[in-house]
Amino acid sequence: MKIGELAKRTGVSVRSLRYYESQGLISPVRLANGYREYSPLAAETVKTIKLYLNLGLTTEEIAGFLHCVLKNKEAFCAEVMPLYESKLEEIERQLHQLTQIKLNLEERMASIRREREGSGAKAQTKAGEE
Amino acid sequence: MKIGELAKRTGVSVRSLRYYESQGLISPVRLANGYREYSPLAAETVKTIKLYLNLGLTTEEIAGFLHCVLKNKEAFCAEVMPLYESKLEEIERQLHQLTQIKLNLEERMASIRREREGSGAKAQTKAGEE
DNA sequence: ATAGACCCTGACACCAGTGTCAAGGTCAAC
DNA sequence: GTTGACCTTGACACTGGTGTCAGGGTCTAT
Repeated sequence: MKIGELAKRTGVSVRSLRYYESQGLISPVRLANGYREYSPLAAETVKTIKLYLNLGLTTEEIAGFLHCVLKNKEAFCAEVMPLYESKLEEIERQLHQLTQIKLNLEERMASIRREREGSGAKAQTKAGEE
Repeated sequence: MKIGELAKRTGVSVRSLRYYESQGLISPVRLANGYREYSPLAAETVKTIKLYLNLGLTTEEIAGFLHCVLKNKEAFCAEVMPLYESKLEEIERQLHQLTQIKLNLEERMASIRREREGSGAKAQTKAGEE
């Protein structure tokens, strides 16, 4: 199957398929005319790539274990678990940071509302002071 | 005061101060030799900018109301509240997305652990399936 | 007058995946 | 033999604040 066909089947753009290839994630054979020819299994591969991208992994990280998980159960691939762990930590750091921002935002919004109701009585809360 | 001095006082890099200027946030006067000359009040302004950046606002958004909040109480500036509201929504969207990713990650990690303990008995959970 | 600290502008790099355009080759059908 | 759909590579844009370098000007103190 050619690249347009694969794009249609997987819902991934032609541009992205070529990008995945440049990152070493897929390796279609080339026809005599230079066209990429994908095996029918490629659709599964692409869906797997999408899955890992959705987990927040980068193409580079995926490249490190994709070969293994395509042939084995994921649990068999030793590279995966440490990657998941560090990714989880990263996500948690981001969650913490976002939550902090959210709290500060809400505090400032509440402060403004108080000030408006109180007819400008209280002093301005000048900072969230991280 | 010149830019290096302001950088020292505020903890913001010279590079960033120039960037803020290019975004219309600060407007130092220029000396005959082309050097930027900042008023003593500039340090306060820069700290205010930092504050809003830490709330997740962009320089462009800050530019829209900075002038007002430097002269008035924040509650007086009508532009601020809607901005906070939409920013809060954005943050909440991101929180939701990150939380979803986190759950998927944890589920996959748990699945791998089960598989390893169970000596490869159960089938591979092939996807988080968004 | 020269060293050294400070200032200037302009530009590239980063993250990382995707959109999009240009300029051109291939192929099937009419 | 020409149209039109599909393929190729290469390149720039985007997000957005910051680091960093190049190449050069200014000022102060010795």
